[in-house]
Amino acid sequence: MELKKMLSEVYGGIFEKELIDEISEAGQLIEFEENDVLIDFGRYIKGIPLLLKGAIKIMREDFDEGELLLYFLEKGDTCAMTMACCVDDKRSEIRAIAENKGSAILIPIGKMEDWMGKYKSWRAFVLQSYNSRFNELLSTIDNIAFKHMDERLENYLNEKSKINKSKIINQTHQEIAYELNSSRVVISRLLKVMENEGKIRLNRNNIELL
DNA sequence: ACATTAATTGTGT
DNA sequence: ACACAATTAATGT
Repeated sequence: MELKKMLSEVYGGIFEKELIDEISEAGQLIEFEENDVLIDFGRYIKGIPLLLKGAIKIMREDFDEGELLLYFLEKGDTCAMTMACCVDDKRSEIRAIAENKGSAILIPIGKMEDWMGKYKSWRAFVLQSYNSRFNELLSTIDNIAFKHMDERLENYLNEKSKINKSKIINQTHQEIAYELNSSRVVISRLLKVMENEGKIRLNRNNIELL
């Protein structure tokens, strides 16, 4: 079966075979396109997604209608927020948007608890996942609290390029400003400075890292 | 091909 | 932050 093969490729090293079997049995494959909204604020969670392909960005809504990018998820990751939510049957505190097209497998909530007791590797995966999300969060908090916009912007560009495996970023200044919860003018100015420093090249609708 | 508009980016206060 | 200028892309005629 195609699904099991994909699962093995990404998670084969970490889950035992029986668990992979169970996942491919119970899980539901979902495909998504760039900019699809996978999870939105206030929605109940249907299941836990295991990312197979592509990347997802996790956003947080601010008090006054701003948005802020928290972190990216890549293949092999899962959303810790989701897990916390469905244990408690609470609504989502975050919004997940597909960064590029890809696929994930959706695990029903009930299974997740079953496997916690049944499979050591699953338990470890969940804990480890929590841990790495937590660390990611810490570092973005550092960024916001202690670093200035120019550094945040640079981090953002680097992450973007890593995740899309491309030196070229197709986004307007406006969109970038939105994700960093800043204003377009500020981003434009900082980008201009970076261009003068020879770090990037500015074109219309795309930025090239050098 | 040309004019008009909208969207994106640049700059000064 | 705001206002406006300059540049480029999109659309209609």
